[in-house]
This record gives sequence, structure tokens and C-alpha cells, in this order.
Amino acid sequence: MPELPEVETVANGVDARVRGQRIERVTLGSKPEPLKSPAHVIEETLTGARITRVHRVGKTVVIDVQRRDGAAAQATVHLGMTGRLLVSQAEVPMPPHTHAVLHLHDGREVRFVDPRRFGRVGVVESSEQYAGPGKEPTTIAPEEFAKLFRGRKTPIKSALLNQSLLHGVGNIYADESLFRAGIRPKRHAGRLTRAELHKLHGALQTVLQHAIELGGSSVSDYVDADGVRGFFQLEHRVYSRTGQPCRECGEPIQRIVIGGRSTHFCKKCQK
DNA sequence: AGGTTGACCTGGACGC
DNA sequence: TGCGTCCAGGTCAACC
Repeated sequence: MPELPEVETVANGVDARVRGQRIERVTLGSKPEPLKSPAHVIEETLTGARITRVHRVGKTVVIDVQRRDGAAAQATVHLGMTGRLLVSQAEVPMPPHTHAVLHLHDGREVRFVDPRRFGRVGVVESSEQYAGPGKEPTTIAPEEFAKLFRGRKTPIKSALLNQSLLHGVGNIYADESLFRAGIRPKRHAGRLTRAELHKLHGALQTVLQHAIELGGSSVSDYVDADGVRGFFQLEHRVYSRTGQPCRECGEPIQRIVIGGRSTHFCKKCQK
């Protein structure tokens, strides 16, 4: 489900609700558990810890905590395709596919719900901050952005999705930024001109910023920590618009598959 | 090493 | 109504 803007919306929503709360207890359910760290390590790291901040790194929600002994640690929650992080009163019935629950001091619960089980929960025990696999797309400078793609033979669409280059860009925002930059998704990343890379850098940052402001894209069931849907899907120019007229030129939007991912573009507006 | 493909899961939409 | 098929916002491991 969630790409950078959706994860950022979720993280900000959870932060506003639970910052400062103490975690009384951790419940991990339903085997096999979608865990990145062993269950006992997650429980030992988080039980009794205070939440100091919730934020986003790439597509991962990071929960900073201070443990009882004062040491810093972090919980990492990757939402996969269908993961949700909900803050609920304990009385609210537990949704199906709830895999992890942080029981807070004030009686509320942070619940990780994920039907498809592609998400993962882990912890970073040391004080070293989780940095994510790649560069941050919202702040990367144009020259550094361009350098990422130098010499790469893979389609630019695939390169944008490669989390070890840029982290946080997923299928929607890759297609949307390529449309706005006027670049065909099949173009080899290493063959783009300086001008094209510059335009793509700008388009990507503009699209991500705009999507964050609108609370992300709600396709099917994505909702934020309050159960509120985002609105960026109304701004989609190509994603999931196969056969519909291009909003710029009227040409029907094409759907092809690149690297196993469905890809949408306008063959007249993108060269 | 870089690049590509299929596997991992559940559920919703659609066609017959 | 029900069954089968296809599709889905993401990674990974395994291959070339």
C-alpha cells in the first residue's frame, strides 16, 4: 500500500497521538509473526520504554523510544502493501490480522494490522539511528540525484523503485513523477540527459510534497492513523488511469509491465 | 555487481 | 450465489 507520502502521514498522525506515552506491554500475535527481530528482543526493548518521537525513514515508520535505563532504541514498522498502524482505545474490537500491539500507559493501544503479511516489525537496540537503505528523495540535491542513475542500464522506472538508491518512492509516485517530467518509463536510467534528470528531480519532489500535503493517496483501503483517507488520488495523472484520456492531451493512458510492476504513461506527453 | 524474475500472502473486483 | 481468474501501494532470494 503505502509509499513515502502515506507513510509520512501515518507516522505524523501516530506521533501526534502517542508521543510521550510509556509502553506498558507488547503483544505479538498470530504465528508466523511478521517480525524482523526475534519476538523476545522486541518485547525486551520496548516494554517499559517511553515514546519520544514517531517519524518516517524511507517507507518505514520509526518509533524512537527511551528505555527505562535511559538508553535510546527504535522500533521499525514497515507497512508492506496492506499494513496499517492504528491508535485505538483498548475497548475497540481487535481487527482481524492484528500482528502486534503496543499497550500504552493511558489505556490506548498502537495496533499493527496487515492482512497480506508483507509488513515487518523490528527494533534497533543500539543508539544508532535507523537510516534506511538509500537516499532521502524529498531532500536530495539535484546533482546527487543525477549521480544515482549514472551508468545504469535498467529502465528509469525500475531505478526509481530501487530502495537502495532512493528510498520511499513506490509505484504510484514513480509513474506520476515520470509523467510530470515527460519521460517514458522504459528509458534507460543511464541514458537520460542532464536536463531530463533535473526535470525528474523537480517533478518527484513536487509530487511527493503535494501528496504529503493532501494526506497521501487512498487507493482501495489506505487510511491514516485516524482512519481518514488521503486525497492525492484525485491528482493522479496516469496511475490506475489505463485507457482514460490523458489530462494534458487526451491520448488514452497506456499500461505496460516493467520489472513485474504495472506502469502507466502517456505516449504523447512522455518521450 | 547489476539486472530480472518469481515467491511471498490475502482479499476485492470482475466475468461467466 | 458461486467459482475461477486477475490484480494490488513492496520486498527478497535466487538466478543470469
